[in-house]
Amino acid sequence: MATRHTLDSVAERARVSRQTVSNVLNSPHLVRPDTAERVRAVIDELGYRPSRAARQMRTRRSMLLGLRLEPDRGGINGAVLDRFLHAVVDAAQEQQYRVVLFTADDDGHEIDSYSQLLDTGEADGFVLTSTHHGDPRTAWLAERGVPFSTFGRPWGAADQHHSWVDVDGAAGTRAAVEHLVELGHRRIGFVGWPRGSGVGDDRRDGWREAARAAGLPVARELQAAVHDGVAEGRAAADAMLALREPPTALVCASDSLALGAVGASNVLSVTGFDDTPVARAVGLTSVAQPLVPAAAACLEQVLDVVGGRADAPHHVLLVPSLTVRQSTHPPAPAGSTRGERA
Amino acid sequence: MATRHTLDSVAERARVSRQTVSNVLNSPHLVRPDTAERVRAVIDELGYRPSRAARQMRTRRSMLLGLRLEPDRGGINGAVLDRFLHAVVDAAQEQQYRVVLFTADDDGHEIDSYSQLLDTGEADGFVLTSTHHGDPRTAWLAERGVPFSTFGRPWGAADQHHSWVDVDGAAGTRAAVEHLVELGHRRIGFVGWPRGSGVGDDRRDGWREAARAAGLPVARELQAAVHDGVAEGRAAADAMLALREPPTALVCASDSLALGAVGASNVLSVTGFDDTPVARAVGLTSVAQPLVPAAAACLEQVLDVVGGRADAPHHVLLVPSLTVRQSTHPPAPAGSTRGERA
DNA sequence: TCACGCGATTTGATCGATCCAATCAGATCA
DNA sequence: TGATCTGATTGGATCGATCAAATCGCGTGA
Repeated sequence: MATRHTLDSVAERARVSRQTVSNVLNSPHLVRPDTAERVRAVIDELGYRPSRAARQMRTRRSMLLGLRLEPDRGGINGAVLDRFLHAVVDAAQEQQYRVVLFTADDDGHEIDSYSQLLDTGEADGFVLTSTHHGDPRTAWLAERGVPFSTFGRPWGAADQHHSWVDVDGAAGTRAAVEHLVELGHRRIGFVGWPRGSGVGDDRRDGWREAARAAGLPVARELQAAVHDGVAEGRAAADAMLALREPPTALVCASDSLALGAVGASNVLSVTGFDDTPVARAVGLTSVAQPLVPAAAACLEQVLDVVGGRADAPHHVLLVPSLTVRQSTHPPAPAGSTRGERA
Repeated sequence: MATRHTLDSVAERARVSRQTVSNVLNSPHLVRPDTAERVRAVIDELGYRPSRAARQMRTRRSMLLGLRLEPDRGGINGAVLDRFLHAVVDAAQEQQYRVVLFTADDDGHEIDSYSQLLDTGEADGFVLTSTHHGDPRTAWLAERGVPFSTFGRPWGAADQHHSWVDVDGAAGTRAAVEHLVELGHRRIGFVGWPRGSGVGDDRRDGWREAARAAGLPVARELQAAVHDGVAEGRAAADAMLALREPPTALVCASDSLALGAVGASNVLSVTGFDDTPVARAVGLTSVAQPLVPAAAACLEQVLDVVGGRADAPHHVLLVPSLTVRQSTHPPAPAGSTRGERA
């Protein structure tokens, strides 16, 4: 291992002072062009890179953002956060920032982690995921003036006094309904989660609005409220198919539910949500969240606060898109029976 | 925001010197018990936590490990690395270490990232995943004496001069075959990837060994070599079912392939690999990798080198376990036709 | 009595960057 | 010619910890 280069060793070789080298890197406008050129040459030659720790000592910037890794909930939807994480890391990298991870069992422990990361100067800000009703984390952070942004709206009616980015779930299910209507479906059911979850209710609302707008029925019997899972989706679909007037298509609140629903019948058209790898794999039409833009927006919000550029909280609501695959098709002609697809 | 506490502010309040406070935290045996007690009380009272940056300046330890986030390959197997990552972060946390992420398009860029992280002192070591034939990363790191460990064997015959942890894939497929034999299957096919991938060949070998040991055929027609994917799995299964003497069970190299295979026929028994959330969701018998122990072992290996406790490279090969679900069952009695399962 | 040893504690130097104030060189102008 | 200004560069202090060496207090043995 060669000797580690420092600001001084570069300075000596370029026959300038420490500070000039620093200026070349941080405030080039203060340095005469030819001097800067000479210094830059030495920097390249030696492969010098400033020590982050030393820099952090004076600037009080760790150039790190904290992000909690969610516990594995066993669902097939976990991949969403995985891709979001990837996008955040990518976006951060372009701003010379990095992401440090931590795990926590619950909101309380997550707050403990914030506290530690802040006290020790390990992170400059945070990106939160999975916001929910009565989320104590945002209040804690806001109270202390910590830079952060959430991927997910503050669902409680409480304070919106922080920046957030979210995807318009209602717009997603609306798009799914409109797609099905265009294919000729006139009776479209919804398989979602029990009321009370912000995300779930939002997606149900989109289905209802679009169905109403198209003059389609939104009767209670066309709505299922079950916990997330493939088996639950299958059961809900089976129940609806047993109705006197069964739906010809189902809009589902998740790919898990949708995966179950497609197993119930081959003639049924089904849409999922999140466009997980499984949806891609089994040919499921699904609502895709724009995770890359979402991550970029979150990052911008946090870094604006870190950099003191923020005036007031920003809110970004992104519109998802529908990825159409084989699981949606025109309804079978009346009177036909279930059968194998070609 | 209250004033940030430092070693000095704690020292003043406890009426001792800076260094004594430091010793209480790092070398308690040097401090008289009653003094330590008094200092500790002040530390708790003020909620003091040492600055990592300042500590890093002298100790030259960032207390961070670098890990590359794999690009989303679109497969349903990505969840494996996700869970591994979670386990690594968890294990690191217990040793006061954290994980910083970075992304890279290929091995070359990954090496660039190593270089940067090391030069700037952002990471003390690395955990690598997805090792493959002719992997240039391990050589680069080993050459420089960088602490690292890989999750995955060095598949090239090349140097084993570094620590690694891996899961015995052959043992996994052997277990799958044995399970199927026990259920009464006498003709078991294998759906795997094209030769050349270390992981894939390993899994195929396990199937062959176990089949041979049980006196079962391992004819070429019972082996499929296709790229990973649900559609590919389906096609391979369909082809085998069309044989004059079709297999009654299929061992697959991945859950993606297995998911396709179960779609081909209801009477066929199928096993997957990796026990992904999808396998859980659709009731697929699958080989489960012990990711938590694997992560713990990787971490121990890296930190042993970082801490100078390592004598020589260590190698750990863990045995996977089979999670049995509904996709495996006794073979249908001869002469019966395909039908719906109950 | 005094030098000595030893555990406990303190003091000064240092890691490598940036901040801030001082200095220097050269152009401008009275 | 000499005072003044401005842009470029430099040297000292500092961030908050640890390392290394010095110092202090106190019991022991010659």
